[in-house]
Amino acid sequence: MTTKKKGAPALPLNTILAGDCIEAMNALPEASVDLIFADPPYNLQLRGDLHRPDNSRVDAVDDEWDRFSSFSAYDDFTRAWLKAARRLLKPNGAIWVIGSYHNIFRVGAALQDQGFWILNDVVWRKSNPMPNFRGKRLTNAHETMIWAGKDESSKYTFNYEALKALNEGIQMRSDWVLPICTGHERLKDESGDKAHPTQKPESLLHRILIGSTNVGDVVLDPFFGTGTTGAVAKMLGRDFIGIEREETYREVAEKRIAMVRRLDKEALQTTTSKRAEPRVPFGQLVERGMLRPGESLYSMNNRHKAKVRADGTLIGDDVKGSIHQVGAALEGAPSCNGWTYWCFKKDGKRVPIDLLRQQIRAEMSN
Amino acid sequence: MTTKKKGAPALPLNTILAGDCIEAMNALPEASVDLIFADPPYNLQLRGDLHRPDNSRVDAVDDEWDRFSSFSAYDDFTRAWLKAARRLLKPNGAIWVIGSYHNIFRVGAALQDQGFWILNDVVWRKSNPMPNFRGKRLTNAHETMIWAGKDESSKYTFNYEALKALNEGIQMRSDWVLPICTGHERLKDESGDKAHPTQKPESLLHRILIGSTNVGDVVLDPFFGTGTTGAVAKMLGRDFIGIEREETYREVAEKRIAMVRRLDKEALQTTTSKRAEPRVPFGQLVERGMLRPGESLYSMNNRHKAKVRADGTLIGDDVKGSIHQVGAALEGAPSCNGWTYWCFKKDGKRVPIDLLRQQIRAEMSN
DNA sequence: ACGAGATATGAATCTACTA
DNA sequence: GTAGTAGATTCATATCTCG
Repeated sequence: MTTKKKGAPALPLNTILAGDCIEAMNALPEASVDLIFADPPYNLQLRGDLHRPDNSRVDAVDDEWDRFSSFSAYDDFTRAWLKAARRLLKPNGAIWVIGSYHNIFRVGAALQDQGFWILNDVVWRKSNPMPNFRGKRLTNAHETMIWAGKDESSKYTFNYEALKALNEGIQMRSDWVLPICTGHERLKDESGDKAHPTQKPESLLHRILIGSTNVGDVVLDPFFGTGTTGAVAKMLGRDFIGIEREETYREVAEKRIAMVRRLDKEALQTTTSKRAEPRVPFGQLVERGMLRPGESLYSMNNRHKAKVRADGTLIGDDVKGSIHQVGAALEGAPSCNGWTYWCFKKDGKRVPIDLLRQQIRAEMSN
Repeated sequence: MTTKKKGAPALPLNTILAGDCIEAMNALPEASVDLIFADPPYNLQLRGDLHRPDNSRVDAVDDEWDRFSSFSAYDDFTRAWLKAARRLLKPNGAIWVIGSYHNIFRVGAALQDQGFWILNDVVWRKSNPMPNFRGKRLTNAHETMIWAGKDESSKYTFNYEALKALNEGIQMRSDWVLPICTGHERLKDESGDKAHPTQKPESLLHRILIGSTNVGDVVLDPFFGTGTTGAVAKMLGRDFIGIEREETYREVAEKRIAMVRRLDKEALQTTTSKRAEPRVPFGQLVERGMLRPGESLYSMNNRHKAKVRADGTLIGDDVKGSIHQVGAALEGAPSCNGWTYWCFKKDGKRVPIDLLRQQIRAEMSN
């Protein structure tokens, strides 16, 4: 399915593009994607994957030189695909990259050097990692993800309330405990072997997409593999674009995603924040007669009092101004949310004025 | 105390050197140190003030030593001190560096570029991190440590069995859950303010030194601060060399370390024992009358409660099983260390049941 | 003395909109 | 661009205060 968005060139939405991810990305229109999720290769032996600049062959390479040249080649590759990825992002777009200690430090430094602004590094703590059989190191029980905005000023998407709800009402932390991909979720080929060596669990993508995209957003994955990103995106009502070089992976991914059903509207609804709700000027409460000019408001802690004026400002002892300004001044605080700070009296009881705002908002949504 | 080791130039063991760490390191003899632990400035780049929702101001890390003009300046600094550090390491030496997403990717890339060989990246998962007050990102709940050998062929020290014993007989993972440094452990100045903005917990250094040094090893810390590395090294019978620019930090560290007592031979042996600590079934606490059947246990976070049954299992709301199973079920976690999760009440105070196990173990070793 | 409740604080790249 | 202002936002733990 290819969809045309207002005025912009066509985006190959919900398809898997074949070929090299850098070329494929450069063929897409710039500033057209909301989120990029990338699980790049990190095996330094796969030089063919790395677009290594054609170094002259030196026979007697010692280990250190060889190591340096492979890091250097990996850096070239990383910077090339990150540059192409950044071009595709909308100004308020963001990127997630996952990796291990073999490559993540190089990826992180490259992100910073290219102007991406790191928002968090997130640790995927595997609940069932492979043990270190030889007992020579610690069990490698986690992978690292970097979440970064396109630049410092990007107004990135962050569904704080939805993630908080996912975490039983407590703010989501930067360490996520999730099992690795096994059992029925792990895709197999005809001979029963795993179809892809590093298939990521859907739970990981679920949390990423819930937290940093909205329904209808476009999510691009330049190292699509067997399509976990696409499967979760489709389920969650996001559009995806996948890029994958290997035909076998593309085939597995196509079949997999075809089986996925988009959740219905109700299931897709997530907890929203107060910030997303329409603004209500305090003056409207006066205009509508919900509060009378001259009426007294009382502070939450009952220590202060102020009078409502006809223009929607307050006047207290030696202070006048907005509900927020007067609250802050009386408390000697740098700021104050007047809506939750002030109460009015109703039948002798103190009621937060925020209740009146909620009434107005309820009427607006009808 | 300055000690001369066989034939090598004198090392200023168990002292704190003043001045810039690069100069100080270059003045020391090469290949003389077993382990380096470094907690360099993080280059936080903080801007305005931050207030908690209750309007109190967050005491930010705004010290002069954490200000760099650019990533490039920070990289120059990092590469310079890493180069000096690497020169000091014995061929089989290793280094630990701790950082956050602000700097750790640059540190990791520099380590790799200079020929260090990364062994693990270790995540310190803070059990009590500072929340994200504005709800704009994930709680920054961890820091990252990189453990690397001097080079690929280094026969680094790794006390596999000791760490396994510390972890209740299970292979130690790359993610460590430890609380931040607070309470009595947190050093204060005369006016009662924290003596250092970023003091690390001793538990962190304890695990590092147990795992990657032996008794009598030399541990160098080029960013000594208030001397956590020195205090733990002394306690564990390792020699330390500290380097610190700020005189006030040096003074605090001197006093602190003077108060530390080296563990006696026996205690040292236990801590680094080759075999795991003897296993103590929870039921033994009941059999011995240390806990009564019917007695209530309380979770560490005080959110859950369960009753002890005569057979050494617990029963909570709709769950029964071992202390570990019930803890995991109540927390919705894949696993749970019941020994550290559950508390009993003693004289009204909540005491971890692990204390009872320690009592039994102490008796067993007599 | 003891318990309940209040207060304090931690390596933090922590807003969004209008004029 | 900048300045001003509305208004949204916290978890675990240690210590202190007061009855």
